[in-house]
Amino acid sequence: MVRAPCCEQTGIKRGPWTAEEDMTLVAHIEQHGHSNWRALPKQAGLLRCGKSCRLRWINYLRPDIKRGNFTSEEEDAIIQLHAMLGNRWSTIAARLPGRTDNEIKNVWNTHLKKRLDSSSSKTSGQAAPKRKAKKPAVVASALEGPTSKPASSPGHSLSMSPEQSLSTSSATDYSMTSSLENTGSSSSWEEFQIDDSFWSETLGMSVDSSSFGMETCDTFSVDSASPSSSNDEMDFWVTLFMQAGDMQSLSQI
DNA sequence: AACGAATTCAACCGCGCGAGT
DNA sequence: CACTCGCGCGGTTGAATTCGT
Repeated sequence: MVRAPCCEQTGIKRGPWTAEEDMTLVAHIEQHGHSNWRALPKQAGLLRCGKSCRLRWINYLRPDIKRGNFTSEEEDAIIQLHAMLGNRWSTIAARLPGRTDNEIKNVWNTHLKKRLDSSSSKTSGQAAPKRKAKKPAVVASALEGPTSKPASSPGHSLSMSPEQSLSTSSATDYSMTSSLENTGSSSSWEEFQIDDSFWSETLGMSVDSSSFGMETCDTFSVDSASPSSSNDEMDFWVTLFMQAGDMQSLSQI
């Protein structure tokens, strides 16, 4: 079965979003929600495919998006979660409130992977040779841009101040990072490499969720928009991985 | 100042999965 | 049970931006 590409229709616009399109999309979603992405662009009067609208909303227009540079805590969390989960960006993103899978994926591919590569190549690694300090100008311009650049959607908390961002998410951030810190430390990410023994040990353990109390799930902020059971299930596994990580690092002490 | 190289990140593409019929 | 549809995910692309020479 060959499915026609969703954007095959003629007249469908592609490329960067304009401020007007952003506004239209945001206004429509605020008013009607986004129960049906495919129908949304037509209802909203946008010349975009539903997929594009969904991506724009999720990656940029959602009011709870936290923009700006990643903190070192967030980067550590990404590294450790990636070691446990692999390229499951959406799952990793669910652990980092306000961050999108796309953003995390980009950060991983552009910064973190290189950093890890270089730090693993030279064991007592200094940080990766950052070619240049992360340019705040990009973010700044993104938050100011009058053109199709981001943050041009007025009336939205896209341009949260760092303080605001922290205040809205610090609780979950820090509960998370603290639990991660318990697992060893940000510098020894190798401890989170999953080997076969880990799987056999972990899966061999009695999977009794009550033994974990699932209390760590409370420390994670599950994306409020997706309280699905699959998310709960993923929470469970992530929690399990976390706990196993704790055990591994403890056993190494 | 101008140019090319390097980097970043928003957006697109294709696939798999689950729900509905 | 088979099929269709829509959504979500991960990988990739390419324009814009920044830096070094």
